[in-house]
Amino acid sequence: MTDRPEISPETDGASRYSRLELDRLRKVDQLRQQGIDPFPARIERTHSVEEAISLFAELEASLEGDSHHDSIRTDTVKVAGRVMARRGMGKMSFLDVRDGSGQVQVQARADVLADDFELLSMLDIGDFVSVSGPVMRTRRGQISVEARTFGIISKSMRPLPEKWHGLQDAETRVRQRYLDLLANERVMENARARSKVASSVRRFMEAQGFMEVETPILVPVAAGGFAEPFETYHNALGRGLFLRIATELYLKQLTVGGMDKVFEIGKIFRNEGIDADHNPEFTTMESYEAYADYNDVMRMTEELVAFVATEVNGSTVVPVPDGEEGETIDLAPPWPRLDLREAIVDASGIDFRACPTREALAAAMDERGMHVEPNSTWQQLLDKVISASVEPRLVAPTFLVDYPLAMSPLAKKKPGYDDVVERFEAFVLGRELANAFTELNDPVDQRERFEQQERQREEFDDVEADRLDESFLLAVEHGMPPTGGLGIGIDRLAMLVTGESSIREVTLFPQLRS
RNA sequence: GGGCCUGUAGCCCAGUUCGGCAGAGCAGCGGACUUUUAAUCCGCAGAUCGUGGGUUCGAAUCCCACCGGGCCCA
Repeated sequence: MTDRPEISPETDGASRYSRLELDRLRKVDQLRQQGIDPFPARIERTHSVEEAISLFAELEASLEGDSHHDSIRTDTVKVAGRVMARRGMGKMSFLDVRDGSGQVQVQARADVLADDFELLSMLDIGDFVSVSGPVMRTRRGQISVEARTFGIISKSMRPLPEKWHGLQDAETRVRQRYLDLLANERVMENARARSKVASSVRRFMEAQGFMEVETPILVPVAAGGFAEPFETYHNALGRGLFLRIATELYLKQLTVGGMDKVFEIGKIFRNEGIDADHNPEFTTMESYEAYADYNDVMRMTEELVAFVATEVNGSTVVPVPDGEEGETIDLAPPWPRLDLREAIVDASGIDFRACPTREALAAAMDERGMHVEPNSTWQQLLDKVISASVEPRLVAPTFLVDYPLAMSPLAKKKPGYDDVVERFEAFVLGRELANAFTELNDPVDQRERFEQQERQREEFDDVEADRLDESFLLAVEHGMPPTGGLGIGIDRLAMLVTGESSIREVTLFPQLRS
Protein backbone atom coordinates (compact mmCIF):
# COMPACT_ATOMS: atom_id res chain seq x y z
CA MET A 1 0.00 0.00 0.00
CA THR A 2 2.65 2.47 -1.06
CA ASP A 3 1.53 3.82 -4.40
CA ARG A 4 -1.52 5.99 -4.27
CA PRO A 5 -2.88 7.40 -7.48
CA GLU A 6 -2.48 11.12 -7.91
CA ILE A 7 -5.69 12.74 -6.83
CA SER A 8 -6.78 15.51 -9.09
CA PRO A 9 -9.83 16.28 -11.17
CA GLU A 10 -7.80 15.38 -14.28
CA THR A 11 -7.26 11.73 -13.35
CA ASP A 12 -9.90 9.14 -14.07
CA GLY A 13 -10.94 9.69 -10.48
CA ALA A 14 -12.83 12.61 -11.89
CA SER A 15 -15.30 10.20 -13.39
CA ARG A 16 -16.00 8.69 -10.01
CA TYR A 17 -15.59 11.57 -7.61
CA SER A 18 -17.04 15.02 -7.53
CA ARG A 19 -14.98 17.98 -6.36
CA LEU A 20 -16.37 17.57 -2.86
CA GLU A 21 -15.12 14.03 -2.74
CA LEU A 22 -11.71 14.96 -4.13
CA ASP A 23 -11.38 17.54 -1.35
CA ARG A 24 -11.98 14.81 1.17
CA LEU A 25 -9.52 12.45 -0.47
CA ARG A 26 -6.89 15.19 -0.21
CA LYS A 27 -7.59 15.51 3.49
CA VAL A 28 -7.03 11.79 3.93
CA ASP A 29 -3.67 12.18 2.20
CA GLN A 30 -2.76 15.19 4.30
CA LEU A 31 -3.59 13.32 7.50
CA ARG A 32 -1.35 10.44 6.46
CA GLN A 33 1.44 12.91 5.64
CA GLN A 34 1.11 14.23 9.19
CA GLY A 35 1.50 10.68 10.49
CA ILE A 36 -2.15 10.38 11.43
CA ASP A 37 -3.99 7.20 10.43
CA PRO A 38 -7.43 8.33 9.18
CA PHE A 39 -8.74 4.79 9.70
CA PRO A 40 -7.24 3.49 12.96
CA ALA A 41 -7.91 -0.13 13.84
CA ARG A 42 -8.68 0.54 17.49
CA ILE A 43 -10.02 3.41 19.52
CA GLU A 44 -10.69 3.92 23.20
CA ARG A 45 -14.21 4.53 24.35
CA THR A 46 -15.50 4.60 27.92
CA HIS A 47 -19.10 5.70 27.39
CA SER A 48 -21.77 5.59 24.75
CA VAL A 49 -23.27 8.99 24.02
CA GLU A 50 -26.34 8.06 26.02
CA GLU A 51 -24.23 6.92 28.97
CA ALA A 52 -22.19 10.13 28.90
CA ILE A 53 -25.34 12.27 28.99
CA SER A 54 -26.76 10.16 31.85
CA LEU A 55 -23.52 10.50 33.76
CA PHE A 56 -23.84 14.27 33.65
CA ALA A 57 -27.57 14.28 34.38
CA GLU A 58 -27.04 12.16 37.49
CA LEU A 59 -24.19 14.32 38.72
CA GLU A 60 -26.19 17.48 38.16
CA ALA A 61 -29.19 16.02 39.99
CA SER A 62 -27.00 15.07 42.96
CA LEU A 63 -25.70 18.64 43.20
CA GLU A 64 -29.10 20.32 42.92
CA GLY A 65 -28.96 23.68 44.71
CA ASP A 66 -25.19 23.87 44.64
CA SER A 67 -24.03 27.44 44.07
CA HIS A 68 -21.41 26.41 41.55
CA HIS A 69 -24.03 24.81 39.36
CA ASP A 70 -22.56 26.36 36.22
CA SER A 71 -19.20 24.73 36.59
CA ILE A 72 -20.37 21.16 37.06
CA ARG A 73 -18.14 18.78 35.16
CA THR A 74 -18.07 15.01 35.17
CA ASP A 75 -14.90 12.96 35.14
CA THR A 76 -13.38 12.57 31.72
CA VAL A 77 -15.30 10.37 29.33
CA LYS A 78 -14.26 9.07 25.97
CA VAL A 79 -17.03 8.95 23.40
CA ALA A 80 -17.02 8.24 19.69
CA GLY A 81 -19.45 8.76 16.87
CA ARG A 82 -20.27 10.35 13.55
CA VAL A 83 -20.18 14.13 13.11
CA MET A 84 -23.69 15.10 11.96
CA ALA A 85 -23.34 18.89 12.11
CA ARG A 86 -20.78 21.52 12.83
CA ARG A 87 -21.04 25.11 14.00
CA GLY A 88 -17.71 26.89 13.98
CA MET A 89 -16.67 30.36 15.02
CA GLY A 90 -12.97 30.70 14.84
CA LYS A 91 -11.42 29.74 18.13
CA MET A 92 -14.34 27.51 19.09
CA SER A 93 -16.50 24.96 17.31
CA PHE A 94 -19.52 22.92 18.22
CA LEU A 95 -20.00 19.47 16.73
CA ASP A 96 -23.06 17.25 16.92
CA VAL A 97 -21.76 13.72 17.37
CA ARG A 98 -24.04 10.70 17.04
CA ASP A 99 -23.56 7.07 17.91
CA GLY A 100 -26.14 4.29 18.02
CA SER A 101 -27.39 5.43 21.41
CA GLY A 102 -27.97 9.10 20.72
CA GLN A 103 -26.49 12.45 19.86
CA VAL A 104 -24.44 14.87 21.94
CA GLN A 105 -22.81 18.21 21.34
CA VAL A 106 -19.04 18.45 21.50
CA GLN A 107 -17.50 21.77 22.36
CA ALA A 108 -14.07 22.18 20.77
CA ARG A 109 -12.14 25.19 22.09
CA ALA A 110 -8.74 26.22 20.83
CA ASP A 111 -7.42 26.96 24.32
CA VAL A 112 -8.62 23.62 25.74
CA LEU A 113 -7.72 21.44 22.78
CA ALA A 114 -4.33 22.96 21.96
CA ASP A 115 -2.71 20.91 19.17
CA ASP A 116 -5.80 18.83 18.41
CA PHE A 117 -7.69 21.99 17.46
CA GLU A 118 -5.75 22.13 14.19
CA LEU A 119 -7.27 18.77 13.28
CA LEU A 120 -10.66 20.45 12.91
CA SER A 121 -9.52 21.78 9.55
CA MET A 122 -9.27 18.19 8.36
CA LEU A 123 -12.74 17.36 9.67
CA ASP A 124 -15.80 16.89 7.48
CA ILE A 125 -19.40 16.25 8.37
CA GLY A 126 -19.86 12.51 8.24
CA ASP A 127 -16.45 11.68 9.72
CA PHE A 128 -16.26 9.51 12.80
CA VAL A 129 -14.44 11.11 15.69
CA SER A 130 -13.22 10.20 19.14
CA VAL A 131 -13.47 12.82 21.86
CA SER A 132 -12.34 12.80 25.46
CA GLY A 133 -13.17 15.31 28.14
CA PRO A 134 -15.68 16.06 30.88
CA VAL A 135 -19.38 16.43 30.26
CA MET A 136 -20.70 19.89 31.14
CA ARG A 137 -23.30 22.45 30.18
CA THR A 138 -22.48 25.34 27.88
CA ARG A 139 -23.55 28.86 28.80
CA ARG A 140 -26.65 28.29 26.70
CA GLY A 141 -27.42 25.21 28.79
CA GLN A 142 -26.62 22.55 26.21
CA ILE A 143 -25.13 19.37 27.63
CA SER A 144 -21.80 18.98 25.86
CA VAL A 145 -18.57 17.07 25.99
CA GLU A 146 -15.81 19.61 26.54
CA ALA A 147 -13.14 18.18 24.25
CA ARG A 148 -9.70 17.86 25.81
CA THR A 149 -8.52 15.53 23.09
CA PHE A 150 -9.99 14.99 19.70
CA GLY A 151 -9.23 12.55 16.91
CA ILE A 152 -10.57 11.49 13.54
CA ILE A 153 -11.19 7.74 13.62
CA SER A 154 -12.75 7.25 10.18
CA LYS A 155 -12.91 9.70 7.31
CA SER A 156 -16.04 9.96 5.22
CA MET A 157 -15.19 10.45 1.56
CA ARG A 158 -18.66 11.43 0.44
CA PRO A 159 -21.02 14.08 1.80
CA LEU A 160 -24.10 12.98 3.70
CA PRO A 161 -27.61 14.09 2.75
CA GLU A 162 -28.47 17.63 3.70
CA LYS A 163 -29.19 18.24 7.37
CA TRP A 164 -32.42 20.15 7.00
CA HIS A 165 -34.36 18.54 4.13
CA GLY A 166 -32.68 15.19 4.51
CA LEU A 167 -32.98 12.51 1.87
CA GLN A 168 -36.24 12.61 -0.06
CA ASP A 169 -35.62 10.82 -3.35
CA ALA A 170 -37.60 7.57 -3.17
CA GLU A 171 -35.09 5.70 -5.26
CA THR A 172 -31.98 6.80 -3.40
CA ARG A 173 -33.77 6.07 -0.14
CA VAL A 174 -33.97 2.35 -0.94
CA ARG A 175 -30.86 1.95 -3.07
CA GLN A 176 -28.71 3.61 -0.40
CA ARG A 177 -30.70 2.68 2.66
CA TYR A 178 -27.79 3.57 4.95
CA LEU A 179 -28.30 7.21 4.00
CA ASP A 180 -32.03 6.90 4.59
CA LEU A 181 -31.33 5.46 8.04
CA LEU A 182 -29.02 8.37 8.85
CA ALA A 183 -31.29 11.08 7.51
CA ASN A 184 -34.80 9.88 8.30
CA GLU A 185 -35.55 8.95 11.86
CA ARG A 186 -38.70 7.05 10.98
CA VAL A 187 -36.72 4.59 8.88
CA MET A 188 -34.65 3.55 11.87
CA GLU A 189 -37.80 3.39 14.01
CA ASN A 190 -39.46 1.14 11.46
CA ALA A 191 -36.41 -1.11 11.28
CA ARG A 192 -36.45 -1.44 15.06
CA ALA A 193 -40.20 -2.10 15.03
CA ARG A 194 -39.79 -4.83 12.43
CA SER A 195 -37.03 -6.44 14.44
CA LYS A 196 -39.32 -6.40 17.46
CA VAL A 197 -42.15 -7.89 15.42
CA ALA A 198 -40.00 -10.89 14.53
CA SER A 199 -38.63 -11.31 18.03
CA SER A 200 -42.02 -10.96 19.70
CA VAL A 201 -43.61 -13.45 17.29
CA ARG A 202 -40.82 -15.85 18.22
CA ARG A 203 -41.31 -15.17 21.92
CA PHE A 204 -45.06 -15.70 21.67
CA MET A 205 -44.73 -18.98 19.82
CA GLU A 206 -42.10 -20.29 22.21
CA ALA A 207 -44.27 -19.33 25.16
CA GLN A 208 -47.05 -21.42 23.59
CA GLY A 209 -44.66 -24.38 23.51
CA PHE A 210 -43.79 -24.26 19.80
CA MET A 211 -40.34 -25.28 18.60
CA GLU A 212 -38.62 -23.23 15.89
CA VAL A 213 -37.06 -25.09 12.97
CA GLU A 214 -35.48 -24.32 9.62
CA THR A 215 -36.51 -26.14 6.47
CA PRO A 216 -35.00 -26.05 2.96
CA ILE A 217 -35.14 -22.96 0.80
CA LEU A 218 -33.80 -24.81 -2.23
CA VAL A 219 -36.43 -27.39 -3.08
CA PRO A 220 -37.06 -29.89 -5.89
CA VAL A 221 -40.80 -29.10 -5.95
CA ALA A 222 -42.07 -25.60 -5.15
CA ALA A 223 -45.38 -26.63 -3.59
CA GLY A 224 -47.59 -25.57 -0.71
CA GLY A 225 -49.11 -22.45 -2.20
CA PHE A 226 -50.25 -20.61 -5.30
CA ALA A 227 -47.23 -18.93 -6.84
CA GLU A 228 -44.78 -19.14 -9.66
CA PRO A 229 -41.37 -20.06 -8.23
CA PHE A 230 -37.87 -18.79 -8.94
CA GLU A 231 -35.68 -21.41 -10.57
CA THR A 232 -32.05 -22.09 -9.89
CA TYR A 233 -29.53 -24.82 -10.61
CA HIS A 234 -27.33 -27.00 -8.45
CA ASN A 235 -24.10 -27.73 -10.30
CA ALA A 236 -22.90 -30.72 -8.28
CA LEU A 237 -26.28 -32.43 -8.35
CA GLY A 238 -26.67 -31.50 -11.99
CA ARG A 239 -30.30 -30.57 -11.55
CA GLY A 240 -32.63 -27.66 -11.38
CA LEU A 241 -34.07 -26.54 -8.07
CA PHE A 242 -36.63 -23.98 -7.03
CA LEU A 243 -36.71 -21.42 -4.26
CA ARG A 244 -39.51 -22.29 -1.86
CA ILE A 245 -42.85 -20.51 -2.18
CA ALA A 246 -43.99 -21.67 1.27
CA THR A 247 -42.65 -23.58 4.25
CA GLU A 248 -45.86 -25.58 4.62
CA LEU A 249 -45.11 -29.05 3.30
CA TYR A 250 -41.82 -29.54 5.13
CA LEU A 251 -43.31 -28.33 8.40
CA LYS A 252 -46.22 -30.75 8.05
CA GLN A 253 -43.73 -33.58 7.49
CA LEU A 254 -42.34 -32.64 10.88
CA THR A 255 -45.78 -33.09 12.46
CA VAL A 256 -45.77 -36.58 10.92
CA GLY A 257 -42.44 -37.08 12.65
CA GLY A 258 -43.85 -36.18 16.03
CA MET A 259 -43.16 -32.47 16.35
CA ASP A 260 -46.54 -31.54 17.78
CA LYS A 261 -45.94 -27.78 17.89
CA VAL A 262 -43.53 -26.47 15.31
CA PHE A 263 -42.94 -23.16 13.57
CA GLU A 264 -40.59 -21.44 11.17
CA ILE A 265 -39.86 -17.79 10.51
CA GLY A 266 -38.18 -17.36 7.17
CA LYS A 267 -38.00 -15.90 3.71
CA ILE A 268 -40.14 -17.27 0.93
CA PHE A 269 -39.88 -16.31 -2.72
CA ARG A 270 -42.61 -15.69 -5.24
CA ASN A 271 -41.88 -14.86 -8.85
CA GLU A 272 -44.39 -12.08 -9.22
CA GLY A 273 -44.66 -8.35 -9.69
CA ILE A 274 -43.50 -5.69 -7.26
CA ASP A 275 -45.83 -3.10 -5.74
CA ALA A 276 -46.62 -1.44 -2.44
CA ASP A 277 -47.87 -4.75 -1.01
CA HIS A 278 -45.51 -7.22 -2.67
CA ASN A 279 -41.80 -7.86 -2.63
CA PRO A 280 -40.67 -11.03 -4.43
CA GLU A 281 -38.92 -12.21 -1.30
CA PHE A 282 -40.73 -11.80 1.97
CA THR A 283 -40.91 -13.30 5.40
CA THR A 284 -43.58 -15.52 6.85
CA MET A 285 -44.16 -17.33 10.11
CA GLU A 286 -45.85 -20.68 9.64
CA SER A 287 -46.89 -22.84 12.55
CA TYR A 288 -48.44 -26.30 12.86
CA GLU A 289 -50.10 -27.59 15.98
CA ALA A 290 -51.09 -31.24 16.25
CA TYR A 291 -54.49 -32.05 17.77
CA ALA A 292 -55.69 -28.50 17.03
CA ASP A 293 -58.13 -27.28 14.39
CA TYR A 294 -58.69 -23.95 12.67
CA ASN A 295 -60.81 -22.65 15.54
CA ASP A 296 -57.87 -23.07 17.90
CA VAL A 297 -55.61 -21.40 15.33
CA MET A 298 -58.02 -18.49 14.98
CA ARG A 299 -57.85 -17.81 18.70
CA MET A 300 -54.07 -18.09 18.65
CA THR A 301 -53.79 -15.74 15.66
CA GLU A 302 -55.72 -12.89 17.24
CA GLU A 303 -53.79 -13.34 20.48
CA LEU A 304 -50.51 -13.37 18.59
CA VAL A 305 -51.24 -10.18 16.66
CA ALA A 306 -52.44 -8.37 19.78
CA PHE A 307 -49.32 -9.52 21.64
CA VAL A 308 -46.99 -8.30 18.91
CA ALA A 309 -48.70 -4.91 18.70
CA THR A 310 -48.45 -4.52 22.45
CA GLU A 311 -44.79 -5.53 22.51
CA VAL A 312 -43.92 -3.09 19.72
CA ASN A 313 -46.22 -0.15 20.44
CA GLY A 314 -47.37 -0.75 23.99
CA SER A 315 -50.94 -0.92 22.74
CA THR A 316 -53.26 -2.95 20.51
CA VAL A 317 -54.37 0.30 18.87
CA VAL A 318 -52.56 1.06 15.62
CA PRO A 319 -52.77 4.03 13.27
CA VAL A 320 -54.58 3.76 9.94
CA PRO A 321 -52.08 4.65 7.20
CA ASP A 322 -53.12 7.58 5.03
CA GLY A 323 -56.29 7.79 7.10
CA GLU A 324 -57.91 10.75 8.76
CA GLU A 325 -55.76 12.43 11.37
CA GLY A 326 -55.72 10.27 14.47
CA GLU A 327 -57.73 7.48 12.85
CA THR A 328 -56.94 4.14 14.49
CA ILE A 329 -58.09 0.56 14.67
CA ASP A 330 -57.94 -1.80 17.64
CA LEU A 331 -56.39 -5.23 17.21
CA ALA A 332 -57.60 -6.49 20.57
CA PRO A 333 -59.31 -9.89 20.37
CA PRO A 334 -61.78 -11.30 19.74
CA TRP A 335 -62.05 -10.44 16.06
CA PRO A 336 -65.35 -10.98 14.27
CA ARG A 337 -65.69 -14.20 12.28
CA LEU A 338 -67.46 -13.68 8.96
CA ASP A 339 -68.66 -16.63 6.93
CA LEU A 340 -66.92 -16.17 3.59
CA ARG A 341 -69.90 -17.29 1.54
CA GLU A 342 -72.22 -14.84 3.31
CA ALA A 343 -69.64 -12.07 3.10
CA ILE A 344 -69.38 -12.52 -0.66
CA VAL A 345 -73.16 -12.56 -1.05
CA ASP A 346 -73.43 -9.37 1.03
CA ALA A 347 -70.72 -7.59 -0.91
CA SER A 348 -71.44 -8.76 -4.46
CA GLY A 349 -74.67 -10.77 -4.52
CA ILE A 350 -72.79 -13.81 -5.78
CA ASP A 351 -73.24 -17.16 -4.00
CA PHE A 352 -70.31 -19.37 -4.90
CA ARG A 353 -72.10 -22.56 -3.91
CA ALA A 354 -74.79 -21.68 -6.44
CA CYS A 355 -72.13 -21.22 -9.12
CA PRO A 356 -70.11 -24.41 -8.99
CA THR A 357 -68.70 -24.19 -12.51
CA ARG A 358 -66.48 -21.51 -13.93
CA GLU A 359 -69.10 -20.80 -16.59
CA ALA A 360 -71.77 -20.18 -13.94
CA LEU A 361 -69.45 -18.01 -11.87
CA ALA A 362 -68.29 -16.06 -14.92
CA ALA A 363 -71.91 -15.44 -15.88
CA ALA A 364 -72.77 -14.22 -12.38
CA MET A 365 -69.79 -11.84 -12.45
CA ASP A 366 -70.66 -10.65 -15.94
CA GLU A 367 -74.24 -9.88 -14.81
CA ARG A 368 -72.82 -7.55 -12.16
CA GLY A 369 -70.46 -5.79 -14.51
CA MET A 370 -67.32 -7.41 -13.14
CA HIS A 371 -64.47 -8.01 -15.53
CA VAL A 372 -64.04 -11.72 -16.35
CA GLU A 373 -60.50 -12.54 -17.39
CA PRO A 374 -60.68 -15.13 -20.18
CA ASN A 375 -59.24 -18.58 -19.48
CA SER A 376 -59.35 -18.08 -15.72
CA THR A 377 -59.97 -20.97 -13.38
CA TRP A 378 -62.97 -21.00 -11.06
CA GLN A 379 -60.74 -20.25 -8.09
CA GLN A 380 -59.04 -17.34 -9.90
CA LEU A 381 -62.43 -15.84 -10.68
CA LEU A 382 -63.71 -16.21 -7.13
CA ASP A 383 -60.48 -14.83 -5.76
CA LYS A 384 -61.07 -11.77 -7.87
CA VAL A 385 -64.61 -11.39 -6.54
CA ILE A 386 -63.31 -11.60 -2.97
CA SER A 387 -60.42 -9.19 -3.45
CA ALA A 388 -62.52 -6.67 -5.38
CA SER A 389 -65.70 -6.67 -3.32
CA VAL A 390 -65.09 -8.16 0.12
CA GLU A 391 -61.52 -7.35 1.14
CA PRO A 392 -61.74 -3.54 0.85
CA ARG A 393 -64.52 -3.62 3.46
CA LEU A 394 -62.39 -5.43 6.02
CA VAL A 395 -60.69 -2.50 7.71
CA ALA A 396 -61.02 -3.61 11.31
CA PRO A 397 -59.42 -6.99 11.96
CA THR A 398 -61.72 -9.74 10.67
CA PHE A 399 -61.60 -13.45 9.98
CA LEU A 400 -63.17 -14.73 6.78
CA VAL A 401 -64.11 -18.31 7.52
CA ASP A 402 -64.86 -21.45 5.47
CA TYR A 403 -63.43 -21.28 1.98
CA PRO A 404 -64.33 -23.18 -1.18
CA LEU A 405 -62.49 -26.43 -1.53
CA ALA A 406 -61.44 -25.54 -5.06
CA MET A 407 -59.19 -22.72 -3.86
CA SER A 408 -57.82 -24.58 -0.83
CA PRO A 409 -56.06 -27.81 -1.85
CA LEU A 410 -54.31 -28.28 1.50
CA ALA A 411 -57.30 -27.81 3.83
CA LYS A 412 -59.63 -30.41 5.25
CA LYS A 413 -63.29 -30.52 4.26
CA LYS A 414 -65.76 -29.05 6.69
CA PRO A 415 -67.88 -31.88 8.13
CA GLY A 416 -71.10 -32.19 6.14
CA TYR A 417 -69.74 -30.38 3.06
CA ASP A 418 -67.96 -31.64 0.01
CA ASP A 419 -67.15 -28.22 -1.46
CA VAL A 420 -66.18 -26.16 1.61
CA VAL A 421 -63.07 -26.51 3.77
CA GLU A 422 -62.05 -25.43 7.24
CA ARG A 423 -59.95 -22.46 6.28
CA PHE A 424 -59.78 -18.85 7.39
CA GLU A 425 -57.93 -15.75 6.37
CA ALA A 426 -57.36 -12.77 8.62
CA PHE A 427 -57.78 -9.30 7.11
CA VAL A 428 -56.82 -5.91 8.50
CA LEU A 429 -56.95 -2.59 6.64
CA GLY A 430 -58.25 -4.41 3.58
CA ARG A 431 -55.12 -6.54 3.37
CA GLU A 432 -54.63 -10.24 3.95
CA LEU A 433 -52.58 -10.80 7.07
CA ALA A 434 -52.84 -14.53 7.74
CA ASN A 435 -54.07 -17.74 6.12
CA ALA A 436 -54.83 -20.91 8.07
CA PHE A 437 -56.64 -24.20 7.96
CA THR A 438 -57.45 -27.43 9.56
CA GLU A 439 -54.80 -29.32 7.64
CA LEU A 440 -55.77 -32.02 5.21
CA ASN A 441 -54.22 -35.22 6.56
CA ASP A 442 -56.03 -37.78 4.40
CA PRO A 443 -53.34 -38.78 1.88
CA VAL A 444 -55.82 -40.10 -0.68
CA ASP A 445 -57.85 -36.89 -0.65
CA GLN A 446 -54.61 -34.87 -0.69
CA ARG A 447 -53.35 -36.70 -3.77
CA GLU A 448 -56.62 -36.01 -5.57
CA ARG A 449 -56.39 -32.31 -4.67
CA PHE A 450 -52.85 -32.07 -5.99
CA GLU A 451 -53.88 -33.88 -9.17
CA GLN A 452 -56.71 -31.40 -9.60
CA GLN A 453 -54.16 -28.58 -9.28
CA GLU A 454 -51.90 -30.20 -11.87
CA ARG A 455 -54.88 -30.55 -14.24
CA GLN A 456 -55.61 -26.84 -13.80
CA ARG A 457 -52.03 -26.02 -14.62
CA GLU A 458 -52.40 -27.91 -17.91
CA GLU A 459 -55.90 -26.90 -18.85
CA PHE A 460 -55.72 -23.21 -17.96
CA ASP A 461 -51.99 -22.68 -18.28
CA ASP A 462 -52.17 -21.69 -14.61
CA VAL A 463 -48.52 -21.15 -13.63
CA GLU A 464 -49.54 -20.44 -10.04
CA ALA A 465 -51.40 -23.72 -9.44
CA ASP A 466 -50.09 -25.85 -6.60
CA ARG A 467 -47.86 -28.83 -7.37
CA LEU A 468 -47.99 -32.48 -6.49
CA ASP A 469 -45.20 -33.23 -4.03
CA GLU A 470 -44.64 -36.97 -3.87
CA SER A 471 -42.29 -36.91 -0.89
CA PHE A 472 -44.86 -34.92 1.10
CA LEU A 473 -47.61 -37.39 0.20
CA LEU A 474 -45.34 -40.26 1.26
CA ALA A 475 -45.02 -38.64 4.67
CA VAL A 476 -48.77 -38.11 5.05
CA GLU A 477 -49.38 -41.71 4.02
CA HIS A 478 -47.44 -42.70 7.15
CA GLY A 479 -50.04 -40.94 9.26
CA MET A 480 -50.31 -37.25 10.06
CA PRO A 481 -52.08 -36.09 13.22
CA PRO A 482 -55.08 -33.80 13.00
CA THR A 483 -53.36 -30.44 12.78
CA GLY A 484 -54.15 -26.75 12.74
CA GLY A 485 -51.77 -24.69 10.58
CA LEU A 486 -51.12 -20.96 10.25
CA GLY A 487 -49.22 -18.71 7.89
CA ILE A 488 -48.79 -15.07 8.77
CA GLY A 489 -46.85 -12.41 6.90
CA ILE A 490 -44.16 -10.77 8.97
CA ASP A 491 -43.86 -7.90 6.51
CA ARG A 492 -47.60 -7.27 6.64
CA LEU A 493 -47.51 -7.43 10.42
CA ALA A 494 -44.67 -4.92 10.44
CA MET A 495 -46.65 -2.61 8.14
CA LEU A 496 -49.60 -2.90 10.48
CA VAL A 497 -47.78 -1.96 13.67
CA THR A 498 -45.76 0.82 12.05
CA GLY A 499 -48.76 2.31 10.24
CA GLU A 500 -46.97 2.10 6.90
CA SER A 501 -48.90 1.51 3.69
CA SER A 502 -45.94 0.29 1.62
CA ILE A 503 -43.91 -2.86 2.15
CA ARG A 504 -40.88 -0.83 1.04
CA GLU A 505 -41.06 1.10 4.29
CA VAL A 506 -40.61 -2.04 6.37
CA THR A 507 -38.16 -3.83 4.06
CA LEU A 508 -34.63 -2.47 4.33
CA PHE A 509 -33.58 -3.52 0.85
CA PRO A 510 -36.64 -4.08 -1.34
CA GLN A 511 -36.10 -5.52 -4.80
CA LEU A 512 -35.42 -2.95 -7.53
CA ARG A 513 -34.46 -3.05 -11.15
CA SER A 514 -30.76 -2.87 -11.71
C1' G B 1 -49.83 -5.16 -19.86
C1' G B 2 -52.43 0.18 -20.02
C1' G B 3 -52.61 5.33 -18.20
C1' C B 4 -50.63 9.48 -15.50
C1' C B 5 -46.45 11.75 -12.97
C1' U B 6 -41.19 12.01 -12.31
C1' G B 7 -35.29 12.17 -13.15
C1' U B 8 -31.61 19.55 -13.15
C1' A B 9 -24.78 20.56 -8.49
C1' G B 10 -23.02 15.69 -3.19
C1' C B 11 -28.33 16.74 -0.92
C1' C B 12 -33.18 19.63 -1.19
C1' C B 13 -35.61 22.25 -4.92
C1' A B 14 -36.77 26.41 -8.84
C1' G B 15 -36.55 26.81 -14.18
C1' U B 16 -40.42 23.09 -18.69
C1' U B 17 -46.82 26.41 -19.37
C1' C B 18 -45.14 30.07 -24.11
C1' G B 19 -37.65 27.14 -26.88
C1' G B 20 -33.50 32.49 -26.05
C1' C B 21 -26.85 33.27 -21.04
C1' A B 22 -28.70 26.75 -16.15
C1' G B 23 -30.50 29.38 -10.67
C1' A B 24 -31.27 29.52 -5.05
C1' G B 25 -30.59 27.07 -0.17
C1' C B 26 -27.69 23.35 2.51
C1' A B 27 -23.00 20.96 2.05
C1' G B 28 -17.81 22.55 0.08
C1' C B 29 -13.44 26.06 -0.51
C1' G B 30 -11.03 31.04 1.20
C1' G B 31 -11.61 34.99 4.95
C1' A B 32 -13.79 37.17 9.90
C1' C B 33 -15.56 35.39 14.49
C1' U B 34 -14.49 31.96 22.05
C1' U B 35 -21.13 29.97 23.64
C1' U B 36 -23.41 27.88 18.87
C1' U B 37 -28.27 24.88 18.18
C1' A B 38 -30.52 24.95 10.34
C1' A B 39 -24.72 29.78 13.97
C1' U B 40 -23.80 34.55 11.48
C1' C B 41 -21.22 37.87 7.91
C1' C B 42 -18.00 38.66 3.24
C1' G B 43 -16.08 36.24 -1.06
C1' C B 44 -15.35 31.89 -4.39
C1' A B 45 -16.17 27.51 -6.75
C1' G B 46 -19.39 23.57 -8.00
C1' A B 47 -23.95 20.97 -13.74
C1' U B 48 -23.11 14.56 -19.03
C1' C B 49 -30.24 19.14 -17.02
C1' G B 50 -31.24 10.22 -16.63
C1' U B 51 -29.28 8.16 -21.78
C1' G B 52 -29.51 8.28 -27.15
C1' G B 53 -31.69 10.23 -31.41
C1' G B 54 -34.78 14.07 -33.88
C1' U B 55 -37.02 19.11 -34.90
C1' U B 56 -34.88 24.12 -34.71
C1' C B 57 -30.65 29.65 -36.15
C1' G B 58 -30.99 28.04 -31.00
C1' A B 59 -33.52 22.51 -26.66
C1' A B 60 -33.29 21.35 -19.40
C1' U B 61 -37.85 23.10 -22.10
C1' C B 62 -40.89 20.43 -28.14
C1' C B 63 -41.01 15.11 -30.58
C1' C B 64 -39.38 9.71 -30.55
C1' A B 65 -36.96 5.61 -28.31
C1' C B 66 -34.61 3.65 -24.21
C1' C B 67 -32.94 3.31 -18.73
C1' G B 68 -34.59 4.15 -13.63
C1' G B 69 -38.33 5.78 -9.85
C1' G B 70 -43.56 6.80 -8.09
C1' C B 71 -48.97 6.51 -8.30
C1' C B 72 -53.47 4.54 -10.43
C1' C B 73 -55.83 0.72 -13.31
C1' A B 74 -55.68 -4.43 -15.15
